[in-house]
Amino acid sequence: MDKYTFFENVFEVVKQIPAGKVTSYGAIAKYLGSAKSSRTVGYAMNASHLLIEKIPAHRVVNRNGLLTGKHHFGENKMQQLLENEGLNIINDQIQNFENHFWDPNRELMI
DNA sequence: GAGGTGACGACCC
DNA sequence: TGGGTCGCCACCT
Repeated sequence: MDKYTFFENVFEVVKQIPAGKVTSYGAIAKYLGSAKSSRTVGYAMNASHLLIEKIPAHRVVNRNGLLTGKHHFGENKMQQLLENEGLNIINDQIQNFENHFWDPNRELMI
């Protein structure tokens, strides 16, 4: 039953990220109880765009606020989407990252 | 069934 | 300070 894998759990969290906010792979992993599983979170994002559901994978970046996944999402597509949500990106890096950071551990607190 | 890989992160020299 | 290594979970060969 409720055999929600780490993988699927990631999607549930990512889908809850409000527009104009971003989070990190590690934050999601930590929220799910496996802080060291950030790699798996990234892998989930890779598969997310294959899903029917809309997963705002562009709102998930690494801990530096760097758009490391842009190559998979679309070179300028990812940055375009983020800028469209009011974020300022320079050199593939989100400016004021902390100010736009959405921490599931703090916002969801389940 | 076993080994290698990956949109990361933390630790160790 | 910076480069190298391990860990974690799921997928592919």
